[in-house]
Amino acid sequence: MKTLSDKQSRIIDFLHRFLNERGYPPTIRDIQNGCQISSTSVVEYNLRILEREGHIRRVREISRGIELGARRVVRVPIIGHIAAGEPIPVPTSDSWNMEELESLELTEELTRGKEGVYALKVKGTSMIDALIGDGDLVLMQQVATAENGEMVAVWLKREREATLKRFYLESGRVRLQPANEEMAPIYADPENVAIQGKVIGVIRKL
Amino acid sequence: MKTLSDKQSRIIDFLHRFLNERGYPPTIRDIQNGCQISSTSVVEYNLRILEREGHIRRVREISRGIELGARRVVRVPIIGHIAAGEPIPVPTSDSWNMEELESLELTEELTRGKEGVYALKVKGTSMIDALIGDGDLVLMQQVATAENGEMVAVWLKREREATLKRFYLESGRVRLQPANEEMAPIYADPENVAIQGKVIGVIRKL
DNA sequence: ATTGTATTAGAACAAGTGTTCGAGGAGAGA
DNA sequence: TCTCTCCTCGAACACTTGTTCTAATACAAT
Repeated sequence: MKTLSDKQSRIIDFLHRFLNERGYPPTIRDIQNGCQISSTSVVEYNLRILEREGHIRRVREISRGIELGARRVVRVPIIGHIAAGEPIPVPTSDSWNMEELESLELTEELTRGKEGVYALKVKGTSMIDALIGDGDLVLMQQVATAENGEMVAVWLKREREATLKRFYLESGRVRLQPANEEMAPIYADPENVAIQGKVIGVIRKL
Repeated sequence: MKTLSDKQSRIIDFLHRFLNERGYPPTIRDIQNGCQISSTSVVEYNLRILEREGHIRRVREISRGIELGARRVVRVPIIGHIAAGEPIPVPTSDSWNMEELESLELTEELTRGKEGVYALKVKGTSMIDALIGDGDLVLMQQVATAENGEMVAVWLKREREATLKRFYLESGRVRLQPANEEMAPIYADPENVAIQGKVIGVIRKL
């Protein structure tokens, strides 16, 4: 990738600022004014280069048809809370009905493009062994089964307990390993373990 | 806020999808086709209502001049890592020079519009008492001083130790309280405490 | 029936906007 | 000097797009 000319990095910079401030991309003439460029064709010329070099993507013939990078924003519903003695909420078809529901806006940097992502708010300190505290938000992905080593939300039927642990299926039993490695694992009967979702992230706002 | 008509929620929905998929807002005619609406003036009519009700913001006379909600995306630089025995990196003027630096794209939902936000990657398990594990990302805000009760990154000069704790200035001494309330606080001489930044969030990707 | 409000239809205008083109300048290398 | 490439200039064209206007329909309240 060649090094950007002064004018080109000014354009990229302006693109970021404009998009951030206004919510929609600039026109060629916006760029012209914003970057003190003398002619629209000079802008066009440089945009062509920036596109060739992969810095931006353009949709031709369309006003403001400029994108830069993947700035996808995803709306994730907070479908409930997770606490020691309560069952873990599982997404149902109507819990995706955002409009009313509390929700979280995240970049795909965090959801990593996964489908069926939702969030749970942690109540209480019962998940401390997973390095998760009161008020933290747990990012979950809807899954049917889990791979060994993945962090999952499990419901222990017999104990009527909800917890977040790393999941390992060993010969005939399930090992649930706390994230805090200094703590001892729990062993459980596979029948007793209901996997409610995969944990793909934790967010703590202070 | 009145309840949205069917057509209106279809429009809001379409707006979200279009913006998410293409990176720029739709034209009125895009909306017309996308929502099976018969005339541009019907779209105009409903957009006017949506604007009045505060669901969207429009910039008149400008193509694709539609914004919905604050979907501001912020680029946060990861300026270094934080580990037990190492000094905590502090942002310098040139560490904001994103282009080369590793960085994180977040919504303002997480930075909450704060200025001077940066991130540090945690190495090792020394911050476990703050419920922060290896590989976690700590969102920091550049500050000169801290209020009582805020979570701060401190450098204990004498002990040559970096840690994240809640900060309390008590008569003549500083109390540093681990986030995990079961653990005992540390008391330190104010002279020995260098506040490197305020912790505004934690992000864990799994 | 009458009035009024909310909504829709279709068309047309004017400004916004991407694109193109020919001509020209600046600098590097032969 | 000649030539080549990279870059600039200004204007013009044609399509895109926001806006507006008039007429028409639906439906409830008076």
